[in-house]
Amino acid sequence: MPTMTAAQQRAQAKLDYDAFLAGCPSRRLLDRISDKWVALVLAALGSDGPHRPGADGVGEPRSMRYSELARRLAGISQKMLTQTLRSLERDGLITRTVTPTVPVTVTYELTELGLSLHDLMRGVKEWAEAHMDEVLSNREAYDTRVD
Amino acid sequence: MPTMTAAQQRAQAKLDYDAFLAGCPSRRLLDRISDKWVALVLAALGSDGPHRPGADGVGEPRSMRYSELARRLAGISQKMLTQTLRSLERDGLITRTVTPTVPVTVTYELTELGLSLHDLMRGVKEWAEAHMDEVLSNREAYDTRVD
DNA sequence: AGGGTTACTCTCCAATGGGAAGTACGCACT
DNA sequence: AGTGCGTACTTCCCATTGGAGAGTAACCCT
Repeated sequence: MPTMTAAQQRAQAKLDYDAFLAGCPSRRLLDRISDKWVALVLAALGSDGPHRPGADGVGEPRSMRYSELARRLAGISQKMLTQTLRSLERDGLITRTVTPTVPVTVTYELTELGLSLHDLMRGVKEWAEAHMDEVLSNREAYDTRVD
Repeated sequence: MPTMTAAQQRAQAKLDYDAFLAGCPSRRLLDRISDKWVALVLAALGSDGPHRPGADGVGEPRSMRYSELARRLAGISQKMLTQTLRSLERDGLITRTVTPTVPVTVTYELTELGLSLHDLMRGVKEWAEAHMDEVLSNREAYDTRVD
């Protein structure tokens, strides 16, 4: 018979988990991906949005300027845009190119790695578009049920 | 010639975007999905983890108790676990079942909708596992480059 | 009556993110 | 020469968020 209370077991599980976490690659990468703005920046660079004519979200990886991204993702603060771009660059998902033009020009572009992640995210986006109505009606049902 | 400064244009773009945002289903759902704990709870309920023998992450949607989830995702606080479970229930991605046993038992299970999202997320998880080394070495290269 | 169990809820505090303003650089106009 | 404009940031301040830990309700067992 173990000499552990449930609380002690929970504390132990937490230690095990933390050790596990430190060595777990997918968890750390998941932290990167499940950032509110990462997916959005990826989507913007992966050539979707209303300004793109032609096929639905499939095309050449597009290079965009900082200001262009800021306009496209207008909800984002400049701080978070810069921060997100830096971390994506650090991880090798995008490239940052500085051109010393009249006012300096900085462009960002998906790398091959970034593009491969974007392709997956597109699947999630399509799921969202396909099932949003269902989710919304579930929400409404839940809220009125609790009345 | 427009009579707008760049700042004004940006403000205008922001208004346009906000209006767009309000009506955009995928954006709102993306906010739900790109929550640190949502993906983790989904993964836990979608029968992966070391305690599951047999096939790699593919199986019956598993029902788990609150305490079982808390143990599995030991990094999560009780507050966030409860909050995440509630929001997932509200959206119809999981079900919550209360059984009035001696100490009350509450079990959670993926719905069909939740399962379909989980299947997508598994793809992301696999991407993460496949490319984490690459990301890690990119990070290291970036950090030493800046020395 | 006191202790134990589950599934929360509440309270406090530290970290995170947004908004607005400021910075550096360089041309361009007066 | 000085003021202004434009890009691409950085800095400061403050509201919101999330974590840690204690508390709660219900019920059984000893």
